[in-house]
Amino acid sequence: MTAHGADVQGGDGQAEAGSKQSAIEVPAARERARAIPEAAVARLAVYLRALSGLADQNVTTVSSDELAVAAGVNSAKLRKDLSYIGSYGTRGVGYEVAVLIGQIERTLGLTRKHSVAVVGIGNLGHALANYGGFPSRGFPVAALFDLDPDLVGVPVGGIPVSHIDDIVEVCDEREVTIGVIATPAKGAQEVCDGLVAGGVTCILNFAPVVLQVPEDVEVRKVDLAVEMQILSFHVARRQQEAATELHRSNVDGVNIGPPGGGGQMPGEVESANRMVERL
Amino acid sequence: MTAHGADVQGGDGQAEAGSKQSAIEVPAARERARAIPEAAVARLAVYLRALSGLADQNVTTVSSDELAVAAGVNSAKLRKDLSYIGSYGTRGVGYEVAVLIGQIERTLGLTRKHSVAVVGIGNLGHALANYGGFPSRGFPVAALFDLDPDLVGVPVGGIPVSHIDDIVEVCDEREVTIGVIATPAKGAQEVCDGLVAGGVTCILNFAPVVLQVPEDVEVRKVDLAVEMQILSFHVARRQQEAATELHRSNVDGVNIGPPGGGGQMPGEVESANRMVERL
DNA sequence: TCTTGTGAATGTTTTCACAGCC
DNA sequence: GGCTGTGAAAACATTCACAAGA
Repeated sequence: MTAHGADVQGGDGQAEAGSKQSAIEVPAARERARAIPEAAVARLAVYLRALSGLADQNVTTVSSDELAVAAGVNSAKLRKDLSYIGSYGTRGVGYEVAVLIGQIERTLGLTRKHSVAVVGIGNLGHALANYGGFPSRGFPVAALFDLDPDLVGVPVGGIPVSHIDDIVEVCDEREVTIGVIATPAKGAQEVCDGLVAGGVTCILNFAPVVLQVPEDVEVRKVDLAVEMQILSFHVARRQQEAATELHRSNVDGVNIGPPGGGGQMPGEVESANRMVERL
Repeated sequence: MTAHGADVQGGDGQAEAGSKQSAIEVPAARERARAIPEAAVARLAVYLRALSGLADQNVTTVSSDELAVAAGVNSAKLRKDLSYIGSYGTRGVGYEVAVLIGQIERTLGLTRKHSVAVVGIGNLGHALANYGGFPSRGFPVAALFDLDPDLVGVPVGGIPVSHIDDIVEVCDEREVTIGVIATPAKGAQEVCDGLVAGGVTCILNFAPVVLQVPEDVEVRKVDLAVEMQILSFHVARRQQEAATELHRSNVDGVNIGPPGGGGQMPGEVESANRMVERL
């Protein structure tokens, strides 16, 4: 989740909360925004996409049940999430798609453009710079940066690449709000510092490092290796469960054992360490 | 994760939990694995990376405080997370780096190889297929798929691209455990079905759709648009807070407003938008 | 009758704080 | 003295279940 986020959450994985509560009574307006749980924010974005899909099909009204199915959550959760942003439904009927889209966009701050800078124009950077869904939703790519002089000036996805040494001034000039770090781990912290110096307050980090930032800068992290390892964990868990199940069956005297060679655990710590060496 | 898993993102962001508890008494072995919270699993992967870094610098021992700093979490959380996998520290001293690496790898199932298939060899697919940190950590890329006949047979990152029509048999043959979907939203569900039919039980989905899968298949989602929108939300929240702060100052009669052009806070939404304009 | 919106209940995760051990 | 491991408390998130309103 995320550095902050991230989850993160989530998520989620991600979603490290961690903001301090002011001692005084919270004013209503501030309270409203602060009160939306991080996890709910992430889902609002998902609902928004589902709603856009419905709007494209000229659906004008949707019930919490229908929308919940489209978004892959249960309807109680969906209603609770929507309740954080206000009461825009009609009892007995459902929600007006257009209204809900408008309100979610407002809540997520999508009524304003957020200029994006992508740093590190390697494979991933290219992919991001060319990513269509990016600018289409109010996130215009305003700058690209790389270290490689051969790349500087070359347009990628329509924007010429700038040299990373100019990151502070270019970000400042073009009013970049969101920086996307797609560099190797090595240079990521330095890049991050440059972005922050250039006035960027939100960072999406694809580099496998924990970034150090001032507390008013928001970082979200997307980490391939972590995602893969989480999946790996679930494979392992399932296997272990199956093995336990099997074992119990055997103990119970009911032999449903494997026809061919058994699912064995390979040898312990050494193999693990060898793997690390390689990375 | 979020996911999940979540979530990170959170967490997650991600990290939808949702597994049912079996009614019977849990056998110890099964219990051990099930008992690790999803959020903790994601962090274990982060600790592992930090530990690998330490190992590379020939550090042999680390305290929970040091490791926590390296991983960007607080030390109580780290100790709690480690306690889920067992007691491998020494009071008054800390943890042996090598031991911890071994235990985390074992827990995450990294002592076994997990063959990966990447589907959709566009910009992102290319990036993934070439991603070095991928195979290096026990996740060899075993297959690539695309729809485009011009791409079929072309090697990308050393592996020739197969046609997507062959996805079921190729996945089966090469014993793919993890499928990575890097296609447009359009074909993603179909691809997913193919992977599942080919015996894949873990999916990392980059396509902006909610995938429908049997309950024994684990899906994690990485969603650019959602991440960007979460960041956007935080920009909006900060601005709103700043506006509220300013408003309160004015109401309190303490004028700390901007020197040029009044820092006024006229009614609600409009003013918020104007302010947004300025930032 | 149908569906929203929401308190209350439940479940999960984080944080605290300190006993136990080196 | 220092640091781990962990119960217990607090914070956070999800689910239930139903009153209120169209």
